[in-house]
Amino acid sequence: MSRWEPDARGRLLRAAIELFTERGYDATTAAQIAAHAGLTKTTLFRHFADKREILFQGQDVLVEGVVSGVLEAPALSSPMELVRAGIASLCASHSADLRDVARLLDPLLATTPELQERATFKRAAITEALQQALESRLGDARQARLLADMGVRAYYEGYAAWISSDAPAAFAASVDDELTAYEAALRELTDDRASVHPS
Amino acid sequence: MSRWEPDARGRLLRAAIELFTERGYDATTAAQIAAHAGLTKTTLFRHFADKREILFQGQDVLVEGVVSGVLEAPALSSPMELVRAGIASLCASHSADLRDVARLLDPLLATTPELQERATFKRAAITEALQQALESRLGDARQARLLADMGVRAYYEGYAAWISSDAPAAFAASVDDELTAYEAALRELTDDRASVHPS
DNA sequence: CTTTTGATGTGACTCGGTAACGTCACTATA
DNA sequence: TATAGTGACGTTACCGAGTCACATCAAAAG
Repeated sequence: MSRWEPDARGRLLRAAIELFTERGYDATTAAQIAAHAGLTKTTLFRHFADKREILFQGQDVLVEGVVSGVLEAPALSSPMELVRAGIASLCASHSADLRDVARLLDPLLATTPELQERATFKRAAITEALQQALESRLGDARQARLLADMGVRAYYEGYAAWISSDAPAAFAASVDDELTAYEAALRELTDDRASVHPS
Repeated sequence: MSRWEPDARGRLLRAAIELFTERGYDATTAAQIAAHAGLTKTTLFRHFADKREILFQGQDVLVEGVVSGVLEAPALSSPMELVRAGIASLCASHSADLRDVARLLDPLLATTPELQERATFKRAAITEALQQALESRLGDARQARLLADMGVRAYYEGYAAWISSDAPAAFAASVDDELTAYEAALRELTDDRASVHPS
């Protein structure tokens, strides 16, 4: 038996979710989270750069995932196939308990601007990584940017739909459906570009 | 003569830029900024919700600007014309000294992650506002989202190009050029969708 | 058996941000 | 003109996030 309980980061995450849900983010101090996980404030900040980061641990994996997905796609892939490869790899980068954790996490993020800001920043990091990977394969920076925005949007909305749905279909499938819908919207956009719209 | 020097917010902004540039963001305390503007820390936080917000004051105007631009566009506007109207109105919402301030501000943002996070959040707020305005005119949420991303990208890159260029052309023109380029990229994207690309 | 390692604890500190309370020129109204 | 607000500001005290130097002690390494 080791000197300390294992998985300090995981314990801190669970403690944070529990206390934030009970008392709210602002009303919960870092010391309380640490104590609830059987640790001290100093140790908490040795594991996480700041209080918010407890809830966003492991996002680096997602950035790596999306990039490798694009870079390792078949040589003769169309732009859309590259996006699909990146987003599929992104979905596959999540841990198995994603759904359980996310259903606890999402309500928290909705209540606290401070957490939304961090979530937005993480999303931007993924978008930026996807954009660069796509650009390296496509050569065109603007196309890469448009596709990156589209891919990440599909990912986040497929994610949201998957979390809130009662029937737990496959995560990747939910995202891929969304991606298909966006592809169609994109096509309509350029087809319709000469026509006018009612207000 | 009034009791206090006027334009406390402006003085705080100038003080913050000056001190951040000299010593760096982290090495500058809120009290130092306040003192440099002839005020106290408490008064600083009466004007701004937090330290970062000193540099991002007045962004609410931009959100209102982009929304009104879309909503007040002619009744028979195409999707792209709606985006153009929104982005043009966004550009027009800036104060006249934008260029001078931005050239001091941009290097600061580049050095401090904390500030980039706030900048990203502000950008997301503009994107969200544009998306909702577009959706209310277009009816299609996905098209609105794709167009909002595209418009905001063009805006930020036109902005960056305008700031860094020596010949100060019109801001709105720089952004509009970028928008045109994105429109072309979008069209190529759907035209090319059946073709393959070299890796 | 001795040394080293590394995750943790302790205590003290700085700084961001809040809140209660006081000050005083300006303004409005009687 | 007297008097009662009003509002921007200062003073003081406080809490919590985050940092740092230093100590601890089981386990691994030698």
